[in-house]
Amino acid sequence: MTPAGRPKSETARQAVLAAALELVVEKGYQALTIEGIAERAGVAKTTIYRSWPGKAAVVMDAVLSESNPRLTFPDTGSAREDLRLQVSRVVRLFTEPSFAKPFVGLLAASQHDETLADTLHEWLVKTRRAGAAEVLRRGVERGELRADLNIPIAIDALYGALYYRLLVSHEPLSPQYAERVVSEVFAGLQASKNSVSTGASTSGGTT
Amino acid sequence: MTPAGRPKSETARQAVLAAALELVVEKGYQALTIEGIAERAGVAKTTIYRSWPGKAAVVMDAVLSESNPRLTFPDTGSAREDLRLQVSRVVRLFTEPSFAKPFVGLLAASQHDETLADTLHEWLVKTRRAGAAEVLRRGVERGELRADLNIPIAIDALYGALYYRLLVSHEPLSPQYAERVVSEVFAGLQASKNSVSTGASTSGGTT
Amino acid sequence: MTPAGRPKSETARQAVLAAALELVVEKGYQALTIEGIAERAGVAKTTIYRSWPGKAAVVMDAVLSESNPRLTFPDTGSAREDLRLQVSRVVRLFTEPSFAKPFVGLLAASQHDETLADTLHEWLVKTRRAGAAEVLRRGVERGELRADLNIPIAIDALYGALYYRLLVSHEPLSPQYAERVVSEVFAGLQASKNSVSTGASTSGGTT
Amino acid sequence: MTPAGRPKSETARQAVLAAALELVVEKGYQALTIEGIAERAGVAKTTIYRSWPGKAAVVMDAVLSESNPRLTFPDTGSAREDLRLQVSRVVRLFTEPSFAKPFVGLLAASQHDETLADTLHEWLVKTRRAGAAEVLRRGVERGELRADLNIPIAIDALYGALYYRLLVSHEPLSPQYAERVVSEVFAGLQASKNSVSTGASTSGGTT
DNA sequence: GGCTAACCGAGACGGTACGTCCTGTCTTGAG
DNA sequence: CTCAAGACAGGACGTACCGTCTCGGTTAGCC
Repeated sequence: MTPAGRPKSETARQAVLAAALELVVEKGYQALTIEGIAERAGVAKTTIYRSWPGKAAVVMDAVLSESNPRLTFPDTGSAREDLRLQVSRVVRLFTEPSFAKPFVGLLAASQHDETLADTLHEWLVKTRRAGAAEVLRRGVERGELRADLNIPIAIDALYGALYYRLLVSHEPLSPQYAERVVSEVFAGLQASKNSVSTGASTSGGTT
Repeated sequence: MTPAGRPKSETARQAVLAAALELVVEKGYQALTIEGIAERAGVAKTTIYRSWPGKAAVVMDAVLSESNPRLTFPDTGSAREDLRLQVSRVVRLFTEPSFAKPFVGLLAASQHDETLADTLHEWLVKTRRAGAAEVLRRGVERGELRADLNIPIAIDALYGALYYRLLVSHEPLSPQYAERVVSEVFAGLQASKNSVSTGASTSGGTT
Repeated sequence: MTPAGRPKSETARQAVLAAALELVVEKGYQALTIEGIAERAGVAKTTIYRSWPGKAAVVMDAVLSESNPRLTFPDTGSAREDLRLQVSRVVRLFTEPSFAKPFVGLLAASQHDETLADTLHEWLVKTRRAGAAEVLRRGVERGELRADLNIPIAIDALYGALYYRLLVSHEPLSPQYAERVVSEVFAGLQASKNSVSTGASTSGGTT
Repeated sequence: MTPAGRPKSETARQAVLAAALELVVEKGYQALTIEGIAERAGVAKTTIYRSWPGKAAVVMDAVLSESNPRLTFPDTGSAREDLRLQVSRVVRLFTEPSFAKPFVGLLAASQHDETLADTLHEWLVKTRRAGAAEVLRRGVERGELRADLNIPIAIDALYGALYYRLLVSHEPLSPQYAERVVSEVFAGLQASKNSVSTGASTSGGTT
């Protein structure tokens, strides 16, 4: 009843994922090729196609197995501190080429591959948004954050700033930038008597 | 000294740009092909390569000549109103397939094409950021906005939210969304006695 | 000393041969595939490779077990009648798709596979040539045929005509054709009454 | 009105045909590969596919341009002599590897490729049969050959013997063989009062 | 009003990678 | 030790586009 048959080689799997990551970092996602991965991994092309439908799936697999455990949310009792920590972690990840290069490649590819977009969203976006939403909810409950806060939009603004730098302006991300984004979004734009400066630096370096 | 000879055909140029736009909308940027454009436009491949270095340049050219005039910044005397208007315009543009499809394609392509990234930034990002910065600067001067506002980061948050929806979460953009983003970013996150309700609804539909 | 283990499955063998024959007739020898046979026979590829070195061997096996008994030589007392009967049988065999298709495929394959050519010759050509030679020898002994007949060459001419139709001209074979070939080869080309065998002079000794 | 466009490169064509012939002779028709030809010829695979539908067509083209002019029929006034000369030429051609190897390969391939079979027949069989038929017809007119000769079958027997050796028995062909085939077919099998035995041995070497 | 040079369409060229198919070998687990 | 199942390395397939390169045939614009 059981299908039996030779089991897929874990060795081959590892070799493929490692080769894919190496090549993305070396040459970029666009220049990545199934044939290139196969050669580098010392594996037949067919072996790759047997396990993954295309290079996007390979890279996805490679990225997920390396990065997913690193983005848990803290719970320090302060929403602001929680966000600061989490945003810092994301920035750190976006800063490492071994994550950023494949990730940006996948985001680019997902613009014309709905399946990839869905998978990417499911694995790399959704859970983090849920974590952030939970942090904000706790903040509202504690009275730390505005009661009428539109949480999804707040998250869009916070994370949107990071993605904007990563994908659109290509300006460098830094730990300081993480701090400042949280500060500014916390404070809002409008002048307000009691809107005590939260200690965020006034110095407007964009980094 | 004078070159004599036949000038480039404006007819051909128009046909190429039109064909490129049509095809991007129909099939997507990724599926766009120089050969496809040539065929649709009734033009030789050579003619395209003579005027543009690749499909990115063609699409860029096509998009710019259609969209650039539509994004001037208003000056109503109220920073909030100015932003609201401008963000609405961007959202409207992002909503039209004839702009969004090629634009997203170009952004995706720019992730592995630095030249394209630079050009894109120069033409489609820089001037709008300058306009937004000017609006915020006026708001600060008028005392309407926080004096210690970090303007570039505020812009990242505002526009980042829009790009985030466009490129990452792929949730639909709408005029209402534009309003809410401006509201939330204006108000900031933290609870504050004087943080006068900006009138933004608490009901946080994400649309 | 006892072999132990499980004996080869006769069931599997039959299934493979049957499947091979079916597929050759349906799709042709060239389109025949070990994988195809395995699937049709409900058998693993390994099982086939364990018993045969390749598709040629399988088809050979299948063909031999069906056709070999059908080509015995008669001995009616008349060489002409013996040949006529035997040639008719060969024609009939060449006319049945279930023999002709695999046979022609094997002949084609044997052009680039010496082992196959040898086996094929051994099993499907040699014994029939021996039979034909015997018939002719008897005819010569009886005085029914020319005393200086070059038997191998006579056989080449007789059977060559059949193979020529089968492999080269692809004109249809028929019982009538069999009769006529025998008639013509018997009669020779030259006008008969005064026909001094002029050819005998050219054929010197054995080469 | 004329399509213009860059004309096909005669250089490339020659290189492809030469490479194909070389490789057939070296490795055999079966082992011939479009990729192999492309590499040997220093040409892109696509260039080959642009001009020929497959390796059969390439080899065909190569063989025809080399061998066709060599097989004209003589007219000496004697049918027997004409046939002897022509059969000798065919034997000589079948003996040269640079013709025999590709030719046999094509014949093998034509067993499962009707288009190829037709083309092959058209170019390499039909005209020679026509020539032979003409020779025989003249012989009949002159009274040199039997009046009731079945010409197509006589040709089948004559040429069939050659093809039989080439494709089936794989026994070597030789000029002497050509002579003997003509002799035997001329003489016929049956004993005849006037068919004086010249004393030549009946045991013909099979060579 | 004729020259003439650059432009045009067409399409062949050397390449690269695609995703598929089949080869013959191997590795399992069940019988 | 055999079997069904199926993964493995490898090789070739025929296709789609790439960007470059000839070709004739057509237009301008200046003589």
